[in-house]
Amino acid sequence: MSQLILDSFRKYIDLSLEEEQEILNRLHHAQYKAKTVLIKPGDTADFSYFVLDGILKSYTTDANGADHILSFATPGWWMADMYAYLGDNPAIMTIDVVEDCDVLILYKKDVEELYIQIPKLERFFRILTQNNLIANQQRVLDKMTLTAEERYERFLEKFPKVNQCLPQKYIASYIGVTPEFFSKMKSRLLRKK
Amino acid sequence: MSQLILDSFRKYIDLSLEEEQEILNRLHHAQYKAKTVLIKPGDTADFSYFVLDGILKSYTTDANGADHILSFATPGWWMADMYAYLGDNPAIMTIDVVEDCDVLILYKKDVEELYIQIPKLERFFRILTQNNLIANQQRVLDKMTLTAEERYERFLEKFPKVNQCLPQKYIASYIGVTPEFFSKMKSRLLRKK
DNA sequence: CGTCTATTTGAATGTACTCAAAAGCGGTGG
DNA sequence: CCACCGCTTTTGAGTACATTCAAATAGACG
Repeated sequence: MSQLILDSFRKYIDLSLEEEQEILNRLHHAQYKAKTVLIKPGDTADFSYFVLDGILKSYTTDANGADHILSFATPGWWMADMYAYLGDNPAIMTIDVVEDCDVLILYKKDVEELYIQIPKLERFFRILTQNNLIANQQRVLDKMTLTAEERYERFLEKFPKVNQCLPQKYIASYIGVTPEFFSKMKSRLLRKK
Repeated sequence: MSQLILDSFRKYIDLSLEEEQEILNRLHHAQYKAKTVLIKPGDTADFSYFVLDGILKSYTTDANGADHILSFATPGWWMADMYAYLGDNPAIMTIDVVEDCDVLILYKKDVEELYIQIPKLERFFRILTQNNLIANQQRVLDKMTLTAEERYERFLEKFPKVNQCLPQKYIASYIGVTPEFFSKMKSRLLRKK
């Protein structure tokens, strides 16, 4: 069960068996049903999720009540309200469950303590954050330079499996168009081929 | 001269005089005239800039030859092609000089060595990267939820001083509209007040 | 002062949105 | 097992925000 998260660490740092155990001791396992809201704006969100199974999504709701999805998390991915987590602020995002999930929860205070016990963990989360930053920079530019169709292609590359099991209004929200427009775009794409 | 960068470090970590000296020894000072291209796509970009004076910008050029600005760097800010720097890839961005500048250059290999000598430096760059990540996540959402006018307001909050001295086509490019539209939008804003 | 670039203005166009309504699909209870 | 309910997806018409192209004007710099 914890194999997935240990593999995740091993990708960037080497850990001894004792160190692995130290980390595992800090993790809390939890299971949630689809549609459960895990974090909503204003909540304390001083922890992050590591997804073992299922899918989470994070999003903001605008003045008109429309949701805008910032990210999905599938098995092997981390999910947090970074603004809340890193800056010790109340949450600004909603995080909820798209498909019944199995997650590990890691509190910030535990991470801070682990940084002292296992300094190379700092390296791990630095690299994770860096990769996340690069992806977000690219997404900013994608939104400026690409059409909705091209952004959809990018989405398919990034989340190849997810495509089949996600309601397409979530995909529309992620690439930044309305569900109606996305539907029309998709049928246009099919007619082309 | 190096006061600005030492202050930058002190904001998140404490350094001894020896440690400060270790870092200063690795920094290379350089000056460039406006319009100098520092990095262009395909270049090796295994270093980052710390701006002491002047302004830099980073951008990509799309298929139609239009530029899209990812970021500006004013005194006290860092600038790099993160994709190239972190992933050891050829540059994908152009970085050039908006206003005559004074910069410090720090090579990745030196940073890696400094991480070993001064492990808390890892903390510093982790925090810097985290803040940058949060800003980019917000920008993704801003582009999805806000109108051009509102994004312009956000820009003015983030870069209050820069507004006067930047050609407005750069501001247009940063918020993601054409210079023509930006001009019309601005005159509309003036008429309102 | 002349040249080059940036900005403004206008008209036509396009991409994506809103609103409304119909069709499809999935789960639940009778 | 089927009928119904709620939610998602599709389709269409009208609209809005932003772009493109073109031309005129204004500014900056040598």
